[in-house]
Amino acid sequence: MTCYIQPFSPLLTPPFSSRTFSSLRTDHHHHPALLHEHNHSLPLASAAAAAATATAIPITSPTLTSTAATTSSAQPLFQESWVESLRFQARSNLFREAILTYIQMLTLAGISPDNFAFPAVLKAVTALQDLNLGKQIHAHVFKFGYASSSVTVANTLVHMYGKCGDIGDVYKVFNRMTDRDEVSWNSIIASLCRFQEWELALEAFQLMLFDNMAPSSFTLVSVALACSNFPRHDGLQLGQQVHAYSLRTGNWRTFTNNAFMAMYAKLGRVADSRALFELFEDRDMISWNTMISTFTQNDHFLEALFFLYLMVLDGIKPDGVTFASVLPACSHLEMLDRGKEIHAYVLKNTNLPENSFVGSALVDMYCNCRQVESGRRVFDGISKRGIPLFNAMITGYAQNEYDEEALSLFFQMEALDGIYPNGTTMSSVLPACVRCDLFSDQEGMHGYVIKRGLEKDRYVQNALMDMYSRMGNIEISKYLFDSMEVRDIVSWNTMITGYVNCGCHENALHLLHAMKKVEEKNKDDDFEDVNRVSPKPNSVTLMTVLPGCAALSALAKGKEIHAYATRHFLASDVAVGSALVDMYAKCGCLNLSRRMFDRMPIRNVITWNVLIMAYGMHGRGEEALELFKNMAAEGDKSGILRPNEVTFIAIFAACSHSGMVREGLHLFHRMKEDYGVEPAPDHYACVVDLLGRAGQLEEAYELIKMMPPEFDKRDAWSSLLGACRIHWNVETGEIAAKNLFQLEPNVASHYVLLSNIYSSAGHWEKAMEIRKMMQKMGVRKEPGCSWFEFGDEVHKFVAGDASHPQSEQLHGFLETLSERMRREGYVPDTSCVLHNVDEEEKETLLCGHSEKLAIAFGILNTRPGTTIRVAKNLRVCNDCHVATKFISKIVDREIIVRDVRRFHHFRNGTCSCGDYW
DNA sequence: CTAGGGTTAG
Repeated sequence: MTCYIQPFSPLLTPPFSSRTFSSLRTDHHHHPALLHEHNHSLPLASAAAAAATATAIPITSPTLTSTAATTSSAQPLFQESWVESLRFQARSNLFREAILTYIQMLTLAGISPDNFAFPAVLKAVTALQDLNLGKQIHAHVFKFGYASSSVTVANTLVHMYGKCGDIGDVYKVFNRMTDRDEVSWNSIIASLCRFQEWELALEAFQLMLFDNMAPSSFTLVSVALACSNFPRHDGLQLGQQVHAYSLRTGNWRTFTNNAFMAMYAKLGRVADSRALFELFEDRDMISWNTMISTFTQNDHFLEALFFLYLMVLDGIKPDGVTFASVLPACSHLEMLDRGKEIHAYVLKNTNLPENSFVGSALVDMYCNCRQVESGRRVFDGISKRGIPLFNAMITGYAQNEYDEEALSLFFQMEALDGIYPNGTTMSSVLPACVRCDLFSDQEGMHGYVIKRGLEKDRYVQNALMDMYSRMGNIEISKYLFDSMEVRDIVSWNTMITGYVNCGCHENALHLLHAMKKVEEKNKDDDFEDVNRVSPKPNSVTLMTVLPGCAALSALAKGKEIHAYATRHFLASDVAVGSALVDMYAKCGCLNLSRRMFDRMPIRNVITWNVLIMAYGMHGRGEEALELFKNMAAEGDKSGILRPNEVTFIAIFAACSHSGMVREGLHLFHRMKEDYGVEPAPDHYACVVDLLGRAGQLEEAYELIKMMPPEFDKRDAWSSLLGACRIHWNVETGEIAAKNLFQLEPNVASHYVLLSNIYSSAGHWEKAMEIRKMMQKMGVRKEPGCSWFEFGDEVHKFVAGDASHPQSEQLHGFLETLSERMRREGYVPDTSCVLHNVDEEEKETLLCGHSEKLAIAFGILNTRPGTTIRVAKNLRVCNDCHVATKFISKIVDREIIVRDVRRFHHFRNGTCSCGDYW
């Protein structure tokens, strides 16, 4: 450690003021204890070292007592000049020098500090954030008996603890004060704000008023900050009162206005913040920056950019904060060019390229504009990396699905830079680690979260829930969800989405119900707990739960959600609207679906795709094509709407269900040229299906052979196999199956299909072989499962499962029905039931397929004439199709069965699909 | 004593 401060350099020489000359005294005799205990002969080098490392003041160090005094007599011994020097240095931001002077004053000159010296040295300590030093000076204050005599000293102590210490220290000093002035209150309020004790800060403000102490422009700054962090309503009310007070009393300065602007910004009152900005003419750079960040914080991105322009025009030079505030606007608007312009300006005109605030904003901007590599270059250019910068980069990687990079940077930050991930880091990296195939230690990440004590972070908890549900461990997600102390809207939505994605639609609906219950309960509470986030279903909730209704054909539930959406002004949301269009269509109500579509104020590609898909599922291919043409026409008008990959999937599916081979093929050949959509493997699979269903198996097979070699052919082969089952084509079916067995040996449906093809062609032996092969591979068929909505519940029926309470009754009913059907000419089609079957399959044979059970339940439990809607997880088999036609006639009911692909609307012995499906 | 970094669900 070098002694870089010369003890008697001009800098340290006390500037002699008139006050100094007027009262020369040494003060030695006033503090004999001090002189007795401590010698004055601190070696200067170690004093400087102590000051430079800012750890301990030698006055309390035992080593001092043993050293002999040698130089003390040569020093100036005037207290005022020492203190004057100290104050000068503190004012000039020469903090280390100030501390050194303080030490020398005590040790070399033997002068005790006074009420002027303490504030000065405490200012230095505060600036250097050295709590240890601060505590020692606090001890001096006690020792020298100034604690009660000076309010100022106590105030600076409060301030020092506010910046360096903890809240307990702050309170200790504040509570012991016998006299409090305005600054005391300001200090305590500001400190409480620092500790984010917003409520306590406002309480202190009330006490201050109660104490008849008038707040100043400084007080109002802290109060505004506290208000802005209070739950919207209360904070705004109080903030407005305080602001009114400020205006009424003229108690404001530029920084007060800036603080009020910031307050309004945080409370979402952009117009108020802007009005303040425009009302007062003495704006400084902070006013401009606050204005700009008001805009970016509240999603007014274009205004943010515009005000940057105005700022520059006004001759104010933007600084790092300006850039960090305005870059998120470029990021959100994905205005890469504007962002680059700002980057260029920063590089050329400022010394900020290494500023990590600006760096984080740049990384975020580049990554949001999909320029991940550019983001990385900015990242690499910054030498002093903090967590925010790492977080920006990791988030950028994760959001662009650069999962490996996200993970590797995550591991690097601790290993190389010694920076520990925080909650933000974890919530960004968790989605990456569940997606990344090369990473398998997801549980390890959970362990790491616990090791770092981040398991209470709500964002982390939400991300973990999502991770487990994506891994298929929905039970763990639920456990985490249940163990959360505070659940926010994302927690609820994540859990609901998890259920929907795992196919547990019933649970999703139950959770929505529970969510609404909690909301109602919270509403009734007189006491509103600010920490409890009331889980009000939002647009995301609805759009995730609606597919659940659709999957279950839970029309009543869906309508209820629609009503909720309307009541809460969420139905006009494009995403929710589109989900409703989809739900109605999948519940069999094509006209409601269409009405919803027509009423939507804004539609996007998804909305259109959903409706085209809906018409397709309902076997109305012509209208689907018509819609497609309308869509293209509207797109030409607006220039925004364009058919995308999904649109073509919908179109091909529609053509396929309606047997419109020619139209489908035509569009397939034109899609790239006329609509700019490149055919993908999915499109091939759809067209194979289109051809195959129409019986053009040879053409379908040829099309697969024509697929680009790098394309994934799995879906195309399964389309072909499915078509072969419809048309009993053993030969092509074998080819398709052979390919599939190689590509996906663990998918049960391939084996089942081929075996069905064999049995329907009378090749029982071969069918058996496939069954054995399946057993050997340990592949199990997904059980057939149907749903029927009844009252408030959705009843589930599983093939071969007798757990339904009415199971016996249903089977009895089906048996009687079956006899009547036979009399009417029904012949069971057993091609899809395997002969020589194992136990499981025998049961299936006995109990019938799940859709039959659901239909029987519907007939028995609903009033005559009611339409029966059944949803099924697999395709409806031939036998059920034939049987349902008979049933619809015998019981005189409309029966709508929706399987994975499409609708069957049975009426009076016929089906809407005309037996083509 | 005043402005600023960012994350999870879709």
